[in-house]
Amino acid sequence: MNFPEQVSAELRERVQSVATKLGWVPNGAARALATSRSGTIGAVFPTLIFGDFPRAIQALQHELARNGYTLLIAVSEYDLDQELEQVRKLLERGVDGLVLVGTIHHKDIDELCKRYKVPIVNTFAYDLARAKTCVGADNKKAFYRLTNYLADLGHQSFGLLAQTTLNNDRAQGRIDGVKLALAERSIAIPPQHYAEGRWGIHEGKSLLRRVLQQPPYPTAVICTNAYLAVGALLECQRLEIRVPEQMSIVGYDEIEIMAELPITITTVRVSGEEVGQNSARVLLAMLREEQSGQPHECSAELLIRDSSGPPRRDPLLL
Amino acid sequence: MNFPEQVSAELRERVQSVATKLGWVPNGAARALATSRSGTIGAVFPTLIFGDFPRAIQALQHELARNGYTLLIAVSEYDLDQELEQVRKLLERGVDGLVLVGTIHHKDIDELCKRYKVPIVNTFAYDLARAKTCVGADNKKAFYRLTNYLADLGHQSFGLLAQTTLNNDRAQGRIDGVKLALAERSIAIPPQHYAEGRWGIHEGKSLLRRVLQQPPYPTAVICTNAYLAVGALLECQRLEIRVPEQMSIVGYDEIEIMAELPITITTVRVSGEEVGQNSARVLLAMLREEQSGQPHECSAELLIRDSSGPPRRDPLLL
DNA sequence: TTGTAAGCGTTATCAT
DNA sequence: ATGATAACGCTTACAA
Repeated sequence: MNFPEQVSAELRERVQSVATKLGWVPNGAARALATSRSGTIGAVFPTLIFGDFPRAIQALQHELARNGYTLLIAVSEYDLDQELEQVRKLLERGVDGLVLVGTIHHKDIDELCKRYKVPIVNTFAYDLARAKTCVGADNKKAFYRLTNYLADLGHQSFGLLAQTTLNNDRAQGRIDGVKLALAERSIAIPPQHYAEGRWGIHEGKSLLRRVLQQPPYPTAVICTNAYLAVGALLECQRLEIRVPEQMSIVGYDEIEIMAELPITITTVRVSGEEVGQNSARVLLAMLREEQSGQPHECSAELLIRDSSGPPRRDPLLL
Repeated sequence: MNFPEQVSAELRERVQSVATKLGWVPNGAARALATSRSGTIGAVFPTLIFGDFPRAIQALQHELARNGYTLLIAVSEYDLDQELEQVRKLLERGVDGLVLVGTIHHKDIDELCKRYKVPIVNTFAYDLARAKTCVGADNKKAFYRLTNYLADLGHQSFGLLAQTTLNNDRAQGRIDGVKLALAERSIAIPPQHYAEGRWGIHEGKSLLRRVLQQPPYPTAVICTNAYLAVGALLECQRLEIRVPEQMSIVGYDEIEIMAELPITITTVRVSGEEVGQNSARVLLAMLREEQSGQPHECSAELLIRDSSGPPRRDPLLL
């Protein structure tokens, strides 16, 4: 059945017909036992609900399926211990490779995977100092560039709305990028212009209110993800702050609504498809060639839209 | 290792310590071969990107993991043949159960699963006429009620923005529900007030423009999903149509933005978590009790918000 | 080109 | 309570 071309046409026919008559189908478990390869890849994501994870999973699954692999999914809920636990279970299931998000993991994971000889690819980050094999955008670099874009427009006073960095090296990298760019221009973000919270549009609204408690107000507000940016923009609309004249707002990642609101939102696009597809490719290469995979840096494209522009001279009054 | 309590404490200790010293770990493939149960559940979703699928997957995965099962994910891209192909591959992998979306599938699937004795649960639909075991909301009933709500407000002229019903019995059920409710009141939707298209906010905008090509205009526009409703609302805003005074807009499913726009959008909430969790429970019950599963109807809650209200007397002029 | 047998790591059934 | 042994269905190496 596996190498039909190595056999006479007559026998091939005979075998095939009997097989279908008997309703024979290969047994994956037996094959896995005999070959010690399961044809499955495990992936652990912090969540499936926010971010570009679903898109990446879909591309990952598609590319794996094209190569005869099946995808096992687990969720860590942004918890390193849960991630370890899920990895352990996936390894017991016999996955041939692992896809993880970010570069910081429980310390036991490396050792475990070494023992099982299971290759790992780190995704949604590109930080060669932290991980050899990663596929994603360089979060820090992306925010460094995003911040410079705003500073070059003339902004001097910045607000930063950040999602929690707990067990999230991607989010931390973004903040680092902002601070690096500002430090080079001797600008600091005062504490009252920095607000950290959870996810979501609603949270973006309340974080924006936090940085507007008292003047002087920032002229540019950088959000570490798309939902916060949407929330910040909607809250400006409610407070009748004109965007971008009185305040520029930028985000990260693209979600459809950003391009569809009356004021479209400047953001950085990193293709989830690209991350997913290349994660699969890098992993498959590692499986074939048994060597450490080549990292892949995904492009982070700055999409300049309505919500950002040069600051006004006259200050915002609330 | 499997029944440590059946063994003397001393031996248990001895075995455990040797096992860890040797770095022993169970081998899933061997176990699957011996028991002919893999501890995996397969799920095939039409897409991971739109709809409440990611949320349901997360809940499904969580509930399965709690019971020692791992989730295998596949995507059908709204294509019955691809769905069959994915099911076939999952069965070869030895899944113990299957989660599918909707009630209409390729005809071979039933037969295949019967042969493998693999139970199936149909999700995101509740239509006992079509499938014995389903977990979800009754799409038709939900739209029947949604339409009656609008009609009871006094609306007589309806527009319907629908996502494509190609291989999508859920979307078809929604349309059927609207038509049923209107038929009972001897109202028909004229062709120019019916627009069918693909997914997405952008599509919602263009579909709305389609039903506004010439008067008389509908006073209420029903959208078969959340993204279309958001698009329709934003387009009204752009066209300076006052919502709900000049036009009511309602959707289906809840996405965060609906409650955060300046005009919040009336919709029907079906909890993706509920669907996912109960799919897992029903499937696990079938695996335990080897009998056909009890269907579970998920509640569809009408969330009345800003975007719907009674129609105005004076007609909309564009 | 075709047939044969050992072995993959468990579980389950049987003796002890 | 503990130990030995035959499956489970496939792959692979080797013999015919």
